[in-house]
Amino acid sequence: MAKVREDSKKRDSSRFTFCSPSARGTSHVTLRAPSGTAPRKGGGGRGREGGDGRRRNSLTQTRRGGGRKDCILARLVPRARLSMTTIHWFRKGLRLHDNPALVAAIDENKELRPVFVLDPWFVRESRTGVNRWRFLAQTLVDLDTSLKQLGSRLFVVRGKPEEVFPKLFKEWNVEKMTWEVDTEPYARTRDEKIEKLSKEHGVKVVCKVGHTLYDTEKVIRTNLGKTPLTFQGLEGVLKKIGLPPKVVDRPTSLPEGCKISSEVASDPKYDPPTLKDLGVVESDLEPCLYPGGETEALKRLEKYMERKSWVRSFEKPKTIPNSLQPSTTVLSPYLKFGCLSCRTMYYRLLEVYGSKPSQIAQESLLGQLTFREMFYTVGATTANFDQMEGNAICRQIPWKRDEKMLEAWEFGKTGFPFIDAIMIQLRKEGWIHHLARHAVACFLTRGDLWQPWEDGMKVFEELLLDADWSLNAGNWMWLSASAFFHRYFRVYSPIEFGRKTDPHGDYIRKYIPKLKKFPDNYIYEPWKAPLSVQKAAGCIIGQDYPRPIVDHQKAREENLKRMGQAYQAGK
DNA sequence: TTACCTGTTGTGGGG
DNA sequence: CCCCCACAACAGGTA
Repeated sequence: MAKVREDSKKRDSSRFTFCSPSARGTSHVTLRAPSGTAPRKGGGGRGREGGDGRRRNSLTQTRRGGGRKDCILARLVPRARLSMTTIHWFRKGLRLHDNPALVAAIDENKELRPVFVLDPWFVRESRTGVNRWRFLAQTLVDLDTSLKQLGSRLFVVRGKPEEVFPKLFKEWNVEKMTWEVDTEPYARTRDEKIEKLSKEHGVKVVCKVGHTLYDTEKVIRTNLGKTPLTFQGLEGVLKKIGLPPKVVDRPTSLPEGCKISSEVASDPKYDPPTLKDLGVVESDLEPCLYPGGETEALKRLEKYMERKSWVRSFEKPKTIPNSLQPSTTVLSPYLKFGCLSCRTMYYRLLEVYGSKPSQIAQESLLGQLTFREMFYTVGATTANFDQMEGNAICRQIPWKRDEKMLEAWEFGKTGFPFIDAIMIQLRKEGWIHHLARHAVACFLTRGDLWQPWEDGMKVFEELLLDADWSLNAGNWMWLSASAFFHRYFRVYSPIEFGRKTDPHGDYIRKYIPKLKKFPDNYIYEPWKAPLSVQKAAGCIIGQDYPRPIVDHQKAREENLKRMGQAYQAGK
């Protein structure tokens, strides 16, 4: 049976672990355009017919300023040159299933051109590590393949969106453009610019909500303009709204008018980027555990949904952070890029549960989706959400930035094997369990190192495959007891927390082979091992593996005091 | 005003 | 495996 909430309490929902891109910082890769990929000037290449005379006139009018002469001229121009195009702009939402904006772009009288823009901003300003670049590259290839099966393709273009699109509007004779709503700050500014440019070019824009279960603006309106800051608060609002919109069918074929010529379909200038194009040095990559793409996402979803009793009894807090194989679904990277629709997952879960959402516990997989929704909703309506300063919901805490502390944490050199193993797994594999994120986030901030949560967030942003801006910032505030969560005296022990679920330290031995030979009773605190034991293990602490960067008990106590003071000051 | 309840996921000890 | 408690005590909502 589905895990039903105890008693009459109505709770349900969830979120997927932490992260997404934001401003500042440096990327570790540079973008190189493949040779010969500069956008072709002038409208060549489109020999197909389409559209009707009336449409042509109105478009020509709008675009050229509406002069009467233009109308007459338009009638004289051969039809073929004036066939209309619709652009669907892929950003997130890198999928064909449940993609309302893509479906809105399908019009039998217009050629469909699905576009992905390799925006130099993302390359330079977003903190995207090699694992996530690889995931994106794989995702784009998968998307292109799926589109080709429909008689279309993915058009990957390089450049700033505000420079790319005006060129494409002219070159492709674009009449309409669709995209999925993105609530992140950079995306909003970008999309406003493109919407304005579209108007100037007479291009109609259609935006659809698809990355979140609900329209975040509608959620806020329903809550009378207030941003829900608790799970229960959000749940109450969602209950008023009802179920999220039904999933939209995946297009299984395209009308003839939407298809592109084989010449265009095989033009290499629009091909998805290779890893080299993205500046990724292949030798820097570890084996790929979570391949990107919609195909993989749906396969993974089904693999887990088949395990019905597992799904029904799933309780996030009871899953294991340090198992050798993931104890949760690892669907988060697919949700982040929109390879998997959260609504598809939502309704698939309801099928498996066989009960109403209100009967499903908040620790369930469905609950994780509601937490995701909460962070998206709050992130969409809170100024400076990804920083402490100027962030109205974030407690002001006098963190003390120390580069050495941050670096030790970031590269798994704190001397606490449990913490270091997690950070090493993160760097290598791009994914760590949600509770492992808790342990290292608490350790970096209020627990031990007293470093600003923003610094930790940026590291996650680079290294996580599922780095999702709203979730990352929200969870870092949560774990640092800066917002959402306030019981700061609950501190994860960097020693005991891991020991509960992995008493032999197999996880540590896997990711820190140097410590492999330590006996079980010292594996979580090897500095306590007598020198003879260290020698026997072939690993001298302070030489082959770092001494603990802080005394956990002392640091914890001191930080508790500081938290108390910060909370007092905030009143 | 005060008391109480609830809030996804602490630790360490005990039964 | 489960639950309970003390630890020392947060915010925000409700009665």
